[in-house]
Amino acid sequence: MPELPEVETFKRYLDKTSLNQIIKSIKIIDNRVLNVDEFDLKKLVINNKFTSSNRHGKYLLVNLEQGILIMHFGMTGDLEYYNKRQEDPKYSKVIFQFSNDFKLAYTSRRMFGRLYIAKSIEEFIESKKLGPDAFKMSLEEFKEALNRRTAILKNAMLNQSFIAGIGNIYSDEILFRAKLHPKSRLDALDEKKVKDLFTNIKDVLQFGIDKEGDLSSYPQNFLIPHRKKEEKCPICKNEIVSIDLSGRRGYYCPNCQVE
DNA sequence: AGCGATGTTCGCCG
DNA sequence: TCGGCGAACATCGC
Repeated sequence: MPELPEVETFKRYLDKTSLNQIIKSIKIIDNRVLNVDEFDLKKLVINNKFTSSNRHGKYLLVNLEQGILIMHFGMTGDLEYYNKRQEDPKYSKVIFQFSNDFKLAYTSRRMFGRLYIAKSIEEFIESKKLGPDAFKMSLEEFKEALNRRTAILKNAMLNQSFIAGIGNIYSDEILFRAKLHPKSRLDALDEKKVKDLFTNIKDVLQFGIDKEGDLSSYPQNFLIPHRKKEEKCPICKNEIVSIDLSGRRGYYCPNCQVE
């Protein structure tokens, strides 16, 4: 499920369930999700603890005494904490077993998730060239990220080097609420629109976090329940249309969101 | 049965 | 260098 609100939900879940317990063992079910040497991963994790975590964009960075374990979830990743007597969840790829008889499973159905390790947050962010976190950034950081960029809005929002954390679904919602056309150019935004876009980014992500990333029960006045063919705009009742940009499909209201 | 999907990366081209 | 585009990755649910 993971865009920023979902990953924030995973972070809180991990913090609540899995911190400060000795990790007895780690079971690697499919090493295709590892972007790290298996031996290095085991060395970092076994007989150590998760001490705290951070989130940057769609990445969850878990601190251990000797380094950081980074989880990325691709399109279908999840975390599940459960008693060892229970069956391992479907699509489990890596399982951490704690000394208290509980386990934490990192799952990935489509195999797009990856695990990394790094020495510091800064090093990792630099290696991935990530922009500021979309939820934590200040207006000044946002303006800085905008600086001299010319890309069209939808592509920019999906570009993690611009700002980190927004994906296809939330970018549609943000542009809908800001009444901006997905193909409008960044450099065409005046001061007021920049500020308005910033506010909408924060509001949409905050709402998503409050919803714990559950997209299934959004109010009808959001675009999210209408991201499909033959839906009507909740504001003007015009037909919602789709647009393909760089391999992603976005949805918008051609009446409310003008170029 | 085929199509599309909440992501990232890379190569090509302007 | 930047930015748009499309393919590739892999799998399953509708």
